[in-house]
Amino acid sequence: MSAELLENLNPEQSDAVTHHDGPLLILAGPGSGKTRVITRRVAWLLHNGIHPSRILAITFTNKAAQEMRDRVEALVPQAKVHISTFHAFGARLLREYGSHFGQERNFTVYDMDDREKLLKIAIEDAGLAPSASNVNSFGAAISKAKNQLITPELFENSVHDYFTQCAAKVFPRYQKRLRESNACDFDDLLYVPALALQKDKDLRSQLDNRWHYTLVDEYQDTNKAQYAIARELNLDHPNICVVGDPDQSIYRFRGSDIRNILDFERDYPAARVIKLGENYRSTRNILAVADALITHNTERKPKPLVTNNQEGKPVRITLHESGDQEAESVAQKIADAVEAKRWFYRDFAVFVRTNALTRSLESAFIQARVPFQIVKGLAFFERKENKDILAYLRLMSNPRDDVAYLRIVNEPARNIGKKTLDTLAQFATAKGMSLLEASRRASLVAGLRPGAVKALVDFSRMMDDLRSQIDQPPASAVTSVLDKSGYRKALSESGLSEDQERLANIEEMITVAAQYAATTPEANIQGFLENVALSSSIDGYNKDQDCVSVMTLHAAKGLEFPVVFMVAMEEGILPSAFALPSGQGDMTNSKEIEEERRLAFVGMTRAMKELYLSHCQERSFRGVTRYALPSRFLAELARARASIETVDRQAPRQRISHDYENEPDPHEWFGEGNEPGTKPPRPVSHSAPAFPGSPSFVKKRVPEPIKIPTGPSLLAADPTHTPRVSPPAFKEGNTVRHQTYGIGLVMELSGMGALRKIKIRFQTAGIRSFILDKAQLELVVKGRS
DNA sequence: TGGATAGATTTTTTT
DNA sequence: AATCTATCCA
Repeated sequence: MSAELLENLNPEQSDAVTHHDGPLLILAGPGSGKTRVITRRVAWLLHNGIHPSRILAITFTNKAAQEMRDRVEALVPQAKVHISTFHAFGARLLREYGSHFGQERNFTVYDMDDREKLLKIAIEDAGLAPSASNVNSFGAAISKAKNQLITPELFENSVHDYFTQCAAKVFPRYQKRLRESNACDFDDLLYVPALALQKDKDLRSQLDNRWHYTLVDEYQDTNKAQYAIARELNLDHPNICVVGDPDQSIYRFRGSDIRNILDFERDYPAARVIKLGENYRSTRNILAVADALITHNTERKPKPLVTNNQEGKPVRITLHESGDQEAESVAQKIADAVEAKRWFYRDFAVFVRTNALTRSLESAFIQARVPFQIVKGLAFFERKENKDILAYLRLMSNPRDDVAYLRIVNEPARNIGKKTLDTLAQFATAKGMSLLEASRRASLVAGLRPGAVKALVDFSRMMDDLRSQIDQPPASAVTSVLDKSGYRKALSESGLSEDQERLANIEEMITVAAQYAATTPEANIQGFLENVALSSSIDGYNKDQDCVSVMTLHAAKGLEFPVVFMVAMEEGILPSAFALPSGQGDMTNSKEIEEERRLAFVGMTRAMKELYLSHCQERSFRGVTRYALPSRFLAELARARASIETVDRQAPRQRISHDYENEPDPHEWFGEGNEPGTKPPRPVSHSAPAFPGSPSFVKKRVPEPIKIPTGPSLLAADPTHTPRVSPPAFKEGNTVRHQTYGIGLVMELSGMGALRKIKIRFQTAGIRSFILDKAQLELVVKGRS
């Protein structure tokens, strides 16, 4: 039986799987079979008589946790090992043991949105004025502090400038508001249990004794709070096995500290260290390139990448003219390869540094008819209607959740306006009540209109009624909310097709809730809410669908694909402008650059057979086009030049027109200039140096479009322009065709003149809005007028 | 109170 | 370029 567990393992992997007691550090390079080793190790422990309830396995994402659960289950059926993310584990500790330190069991997990709302209130509590930027920076400072287990008191002691002084005022007030709302933000899920474990010795030893074997994956990405939790649970039974790769540490911005893995041997002197060096994933060429890159990191123990794999194709570096062409080229290449039956769509992945870069890829794929999925946060739960319904569920499960209350108290409209709520909030704060509790006693609040009192009391009665059904399954709870809140009524009566769609989305959520209940033993509303709150972007990734995957480099961690494209390898993008000396980062710039380099390394080492890196001459961002310099990382690959081929896909240079700046090409703003030879020539020599020079963008010298009178007669009188038919007057309800997104329905028109906007719901691409003058739209069917 | 419009804002990455 | 937000008006 146990021989099966050691099948297809090399000696090091086998050692790691069968290591018995004591701390174990597994340094696992990319593609070295790390996941296989962890799952086999869990199975091996079970086979050696360790009770499943004694084993705790921590992964980085829910997806990884689910995969590991499935794999362990396949090896050892019925094994009930606790496998979860750090955050889910923290939430579980809080629910089970929170009463030891005053945390209620039914707390709500606040997402970024909720956090922001509560933070605004806390900033006001501190006598400051919330603004978009300070909410952000206070939020970041507080989050950073909690990740490092810095309490408000400690924070206060380290105040060193005006900003931290203000943050020190906001921090305790924010925590107080969280506790009053019986809520935890993401950071609290680690911070609160970590502090509790450090403070409460009895609790600590009780929990240490509960899990005798701990496994932590992606250990290089743990922050101080996560480190502390792992540490405190492994003092009496130090059978802790951590797996990671310092070269793949990419979450510094979230407080992760690479020292946790580098210092493991210091923290656990008895530690055994096993290195999994052989790479089974990538070709020799891909590894040569990845190795050439990562060697440039200085704060690193040298670690060669070795493989017995074939040499494979050279890694290709392509220079394109523009971001759009780059995207088109990627789409075309994929379409061709699938056409030639060399690969399936699902074999391809495109990695980007920032989510914004997915836009041009999206339209290129649509035009090339290449099926794709953008692996992003679950947009489904971000929809307003779904967030509203979730807020009802939250208020049902936690009546003190003021953020949820504020979200839905007037949704659907109940004539409860801002003034009423301000008065109510004042009362609630003074009495130390939740808003829902205060609503119940609205008649005691001075200064409320009788109508307002009634509306508030009615709302609180409705919520009390819903709360009495807190034990029903999540799916039927959604239905109850829909009916009792009047939400369904409001949507179905509105007559807008948009609202029908909303209703359909909520129906979809009933399905999601039912699915959750079907796969979870002790399903309840609270668990459903937690599941939603802690779901991550990669959880939406579906590897069974035959389509190209587009995702950020961060989301790519832990995955592998036969063919990988990494686009926009440009200074300011990868490495990000934030990591550059001129950027906004702190003084530790080289640390930031090193992390960007690791990010590039993670991307490259996802590739099994083919790797394509590209950058372009110019890139449009937020409506401005600039020259882009090739990423310094491309230059750093020089050592592996034998494994690289470079391609220049720019159009042949045009002759320089002496005064093109004063004679802008009319095609520029009529959007017809796609035929070769009609583009204005670009300045050649005095612009971008060929390879990394100054790490900043050079502004492109694009002729400023001259304002042209838009009257038809004037246009016709101008001999350089063909008369232009005035754009069709679109109306709401029209069916239109967009050049990229295809057929859609006009939902809304707004604004005037050049800025007139149109909002369209597409059959496939969802709802989007455009500037009417710029979008290329064609009327297909006139709707009813 | 909501709707429309003009004006400001985008700050990498995410549990 | 597109989206979010503050402000004005019906």
